Amino acid sequence: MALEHAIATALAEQPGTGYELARRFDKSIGQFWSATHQQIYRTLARMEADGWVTSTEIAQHGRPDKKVYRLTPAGRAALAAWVREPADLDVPRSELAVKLRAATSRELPSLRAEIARHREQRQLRLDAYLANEKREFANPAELRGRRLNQYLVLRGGIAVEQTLLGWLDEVLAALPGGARSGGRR
Amino acid sequence: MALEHAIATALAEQPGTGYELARRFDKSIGQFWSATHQQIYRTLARMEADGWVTSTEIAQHGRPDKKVYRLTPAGRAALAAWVREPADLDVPRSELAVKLRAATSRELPSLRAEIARHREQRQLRLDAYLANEKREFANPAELRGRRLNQYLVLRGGIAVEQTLLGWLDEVLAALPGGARSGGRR
DNA sequence: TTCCGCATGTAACCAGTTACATGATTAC
DNA sequence: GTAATCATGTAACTGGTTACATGCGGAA
Repeated sequence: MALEHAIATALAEQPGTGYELARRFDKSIGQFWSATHQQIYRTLARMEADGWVTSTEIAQHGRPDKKVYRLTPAGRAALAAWVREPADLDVPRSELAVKLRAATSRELPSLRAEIARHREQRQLRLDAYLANEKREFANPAELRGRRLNQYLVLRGGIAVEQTLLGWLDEVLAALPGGARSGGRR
Repeated sequence: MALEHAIATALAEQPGTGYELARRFDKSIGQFWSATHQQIYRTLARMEADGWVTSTEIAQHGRPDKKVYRLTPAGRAALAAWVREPADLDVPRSELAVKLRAATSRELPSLRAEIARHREQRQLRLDAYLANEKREFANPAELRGRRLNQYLVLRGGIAVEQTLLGWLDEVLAALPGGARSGGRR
């Protein structure tokens, strides 16, 4: 119950096409909410029917026409009203944690490899966030308004990734089969 | 695509009824995967049709009959095969982060209150995890096998909750309107 | 010539949520 | 009497995923 709000948030920051929103979701917004392009097109159509957004069709040479979506005052008001509502604590979902809990000694070797792979991917993600922080928010003490909020969300993403990296290291160190803990079974 | 695996994991640790599984999901397993009782009953029926579990009906006096589900060897094998498959990095979803990003100065007061509420709830959750750690895993260095895995998952939950608490504090400190930063608009 | 990026969508399916229904026992 | 706990389920709906479809321009 929040994809339309996530899209409205993105459009409040800047108008854009469905395609372009999908890419924004892959990057910055995807840090805390994700959506595929199909979902986004479907939701944009509903939002337009509800009067939250309007679209302007723009013809292009060589490329398909595109529709630029803009948040309407009604959409902005609906977004503000939603922000004022309480939010549930989000349910954490970790497939890797389920696998860890389900693993017996026979699955441990492949699980170790998978954990190492997750570690790499999280490191990449963290590096991207840190680069972003450096590039976009050089002077955090002076941030205000929307920019400050964006920065704080990014800080959350960084903190969580760092924690998860640390946890993955702890798991690799504690599970048998690492380094020099020999002895099969 | 993993609820049946989460249920199988729970049943591998110990057989149980649908009702009882729902409560386990609310507690320990809910730390990284959640499900309502309707979802669980529905999925158990499918798992039984697929031969992953068997059920024994137990008549009770005064209370409705209950069905105790047990993982079959086939279910156990399917679970092990699934553990060996790679897992996607899970998509983080944070409604609160979307709200923070969407908030303008007009919504800040209610958002601050909401963040404080989340802080409290996370603190409660962390306290519960820490109590659990103390009670169930007094001697972590000696853990092996399934118990070690359970412990490591719990450690992950603790680390994430601590990080999020720290983040919420950072947000409250950075947003205007806190303590002594007066001056409206 | 093959792949990637731009740009939009339909259709079918699967998973998750919410509401409703039943009914006895036990504790307050 | 009122609410909570035990125990199972149906039905309708909403949201998310996967597969398929189209087609041009530019780069390798």
